[in-house]
Amino acid sequence: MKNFDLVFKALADPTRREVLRMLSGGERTAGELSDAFELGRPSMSHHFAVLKEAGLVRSRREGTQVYYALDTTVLEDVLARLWDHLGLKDPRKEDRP
Amino acid sequence: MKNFDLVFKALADPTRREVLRMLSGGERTAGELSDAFELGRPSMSHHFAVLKEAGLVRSRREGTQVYYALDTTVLEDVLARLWDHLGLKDPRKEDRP
DNA sequence: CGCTTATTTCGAAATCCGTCGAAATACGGG
DNA sequence: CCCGTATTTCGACGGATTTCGAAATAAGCG
Repeated sequence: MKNFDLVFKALADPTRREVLRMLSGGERTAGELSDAFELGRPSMSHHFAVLKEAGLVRSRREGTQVYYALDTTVLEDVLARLWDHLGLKDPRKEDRP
Repeated sequence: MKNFDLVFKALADPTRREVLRMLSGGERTAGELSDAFELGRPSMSHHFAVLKEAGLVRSRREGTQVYYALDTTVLEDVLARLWDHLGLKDPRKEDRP
C-alpha cells in the first residue's frame, strides 16, 4: 500500500486517534471536533489535514462549515494488511487450525 | 491494555514495522536483525528498546547474544481493539443525535 | 460591498525522534 | 584476569512534529 507510512504516522498521535473515534459515530464539523479538545483551531486543522492526507478521513463543505467523516476503507485495508504482514490471525474470523 | 500510546508510537516507524515482520518468522538475534538494515547497531538497539517498551517484543539472552521474539498478544489486542473501537463493522451507521 | 462566522494557511518557537560515534556493559574462553 | 565478540548506553546533532497567534480564505447575508 502506498500510504502505509502516512497511516501509521497519523495514528501515532492520540488526538488524531480520538478524532477518528469521534467520527466513528458519524460525521462532525471541524468546529464540533475542535471543541472537544483543548487545542487551538489551527492545531486541530493541522490534525485534520494529516488524517485526510493519510486517507483516513474525507471532508465536505456545507456553507461556511466543513464536515469530516471517517473513511473506513483505508483503515480496514491497512489493518488487514498488517495482520497479514505479521502473520497474525484475523480477529474477525475465529477459526482455529 | 497497558499503553495504547506506546504501541502506536512504536508502529509509526517503518524500520520497526519491518523488524516485527522479520520476527513473525521466528526469533532472531539482535545482530541478525541489525544486519538486515543499513543502520548502526546503536540505532537498531534503540528500535528494539522501543518495541520492547511497547510490549510488542520480548528478549532472551543466550551467551553473548540476545534473541528477540514477537509477542503477538499485545498486537492482537491492540488491533482488535482499534477495529472494534472505531466501529469498523460493515453496517455503517450514519449521522448523529 | 462590508460584516460575521467557520476554517485554513503561514511563520515561528518548543519539543520530540531517529541517527551517529564513542564509550560502557555483558559473556565466554583462554 | 585480559581479550574478543555482541549488544546496549551516552551525548550530541539535525530534521521532523506539535503547537500557537496572526493573517488569509471561504461563504452566507444585509
